[in-house]
Amino acid sequence: MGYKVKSRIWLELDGQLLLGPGRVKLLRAIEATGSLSKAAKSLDMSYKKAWRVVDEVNKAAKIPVVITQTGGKNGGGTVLTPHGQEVLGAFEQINQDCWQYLDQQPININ
Amino acid sequence: MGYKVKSRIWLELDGQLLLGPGRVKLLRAIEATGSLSKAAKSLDMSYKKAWRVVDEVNKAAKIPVVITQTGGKNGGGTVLTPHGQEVLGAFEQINQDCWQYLDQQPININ
DNA sequence: AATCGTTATATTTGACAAGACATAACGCTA
DNA sequence: TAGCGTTATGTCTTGTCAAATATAACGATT
Repeated sequence: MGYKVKSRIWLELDGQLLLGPGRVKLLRAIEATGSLSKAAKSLDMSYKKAWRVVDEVNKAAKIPVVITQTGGKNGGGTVLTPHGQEVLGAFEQINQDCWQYLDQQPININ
Repeated sequence: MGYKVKSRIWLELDGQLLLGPGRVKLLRAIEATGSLSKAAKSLDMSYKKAWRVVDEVNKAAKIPVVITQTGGKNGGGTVLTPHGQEVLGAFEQINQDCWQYLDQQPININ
């Protein structure tokens, strides 16, 4: 197999973590299910951890990324905002570009 | 300040971790001091953790990266091999390139 | 053989993160 | 107003990893 370079990127806003791979994964699951609890379950993650992640994302973002509604029709739910879609898309684009870039770098070891 | 993408890369050999930022930092300190215990102290790291890191690096590498000598003149010591120098140099080069690449990527968020 | 500074390694302790569990709050619906 | 499914949050336990502590092994030097 030989050498391979791997990477992990994250997006900061004003010096603090906004999005990393784990957060993106959860947010995509929220997008797919419309519910924080269902998203957590689908990722085999505790609800509390998922809630904490969403809370941290919302605190780090200046424009809301997700909106949670408690109570109401079907008990509530959680949805991505258009801005959230945009930020997630930008992250995934850059992440993919970074992987591609690293894959085509020569590894200079004899 | 706005958005900034940060990254962390690591180098795998045959699917297992060989070098990451922390390992490289320790190995450079070993290079500078010629001693595992001095390197650990200079990084404010416990000797045991440093020893474990070196042990893992040596197990992951097929060609030795560091050589430890126990006992003998001055009690022993730890030095990088030429191959170790080469691998560290390659890692740092790719890491720097990756940072530069990410810094010049446009972040597409309104 | 005694000393010295280093590497090697086991055992215990402690700190922090994660998880389990319980329960409250919310607001539509019937 | 009672019920439902969801979000919100506190508390306690557990698991994991790092740190602290202690000690052995090593081999040149004297």
